[in-house]
Amino acid sequence: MLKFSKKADYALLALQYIASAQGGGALPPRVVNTKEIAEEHFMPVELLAKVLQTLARHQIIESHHNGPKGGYVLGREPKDITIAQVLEAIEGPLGITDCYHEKEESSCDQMDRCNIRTPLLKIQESIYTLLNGMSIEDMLRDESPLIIVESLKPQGVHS
Amino acid sequence: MLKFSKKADYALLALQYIASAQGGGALPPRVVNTKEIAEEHFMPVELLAKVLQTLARHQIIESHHNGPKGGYVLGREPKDITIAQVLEAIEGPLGITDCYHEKEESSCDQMDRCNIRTPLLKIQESIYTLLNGMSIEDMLRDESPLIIVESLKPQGVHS
DNA sequence: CTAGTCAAGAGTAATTTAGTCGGAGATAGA
DNA sequence: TCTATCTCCGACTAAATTACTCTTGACTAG
Ligand code: SF4
Ligand code: SF4
Repeated sequence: MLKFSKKADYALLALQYIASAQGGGALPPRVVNTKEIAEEHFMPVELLAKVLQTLARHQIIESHHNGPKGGYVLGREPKDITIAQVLEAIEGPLGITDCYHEKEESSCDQMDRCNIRTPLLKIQESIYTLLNGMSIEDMLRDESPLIIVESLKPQGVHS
Repeated sequence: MLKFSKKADYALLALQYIASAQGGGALPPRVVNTKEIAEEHFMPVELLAKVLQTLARHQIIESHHNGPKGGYVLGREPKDITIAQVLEAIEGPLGITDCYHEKEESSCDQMDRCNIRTPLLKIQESIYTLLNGMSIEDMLRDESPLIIVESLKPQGVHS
């Protein structure tokens, strides 16, 4: 189906939390640790730990002083962390179909003669754009961002 | 992850096939059976059978003369069958998160205090619109439809 | 030195998806 | 009438993915 995994959900939740924890632009960002986030959101600590580690590996967050008082901090500005990036960090390259990009490594046998592929790739691309259009910063606002999806048929008036 | 299931893929493939089999507007539409489609696309007959049955139950296709020479025909015009409809028929109501619509029956414990929910619902809605914007007819064209996704931030200049 | 923390990988359990089987009903054509 | 071919349905098994756990190690503030 078309659903986020729990890990993805956890990741976004955690990022939102970390981001909000380190306020607007206050220079000394607060360092927040795994346990804190996990307890706040009732998620299994061990699992969240893995998720955060993955995010750290992708430089989306950074770990600070690796001992007591240690924890994580955003790796870049909230507005520069898009949902698409988070998802890809957690679940690898996201593809609606088995035949992701133009490259070979996809599994489907037919590919070339598949009449359905091109349209689906379009959709995939659109979804990606969509996901890349919302950032952590957007999620911080009470009023969530306005996303307009416009779908034009080929014969569309749009020239 | 964010991927179509095989069944969904099969469904779309089959629909594309059925649609193309019954030509443009020729009134006596050709009846095509499960086996034919399955062999054409190297998919397990039994499984495709189930998929088609499901589609039939949702009136997306219709079964004709239930014996030899029997098979399926589109239930309505290709342009009136959207990808979203097909997906929902196959996999039930599609939701990016565990907390689909405003209703209760979602599983997540937090919900109300979740800071991440509203934005995600927006995204979900956008994806739905997107998926609802492409029809089987669109997939029939060699040149697939043009889909434009425009993502505007709240403070966007666009007024 | 030690308690608290991140890092990494292997291992297990739960859930979902994919695919199979067997039996029932319908009907076109011989 | 009989039979081969097809849809229909539900239960079943198998495979794959996802969710979660455990263990071990390394680092460091106090
Ligand atoms: S069937 Fe067509 S679309 Fe589905 S995976 Fe194979 S190639 Fe891509
Ligand atoms: S966490 Fe927030 S977003 Fe994710 S499911 Fe629960 S409520 Fe919906």
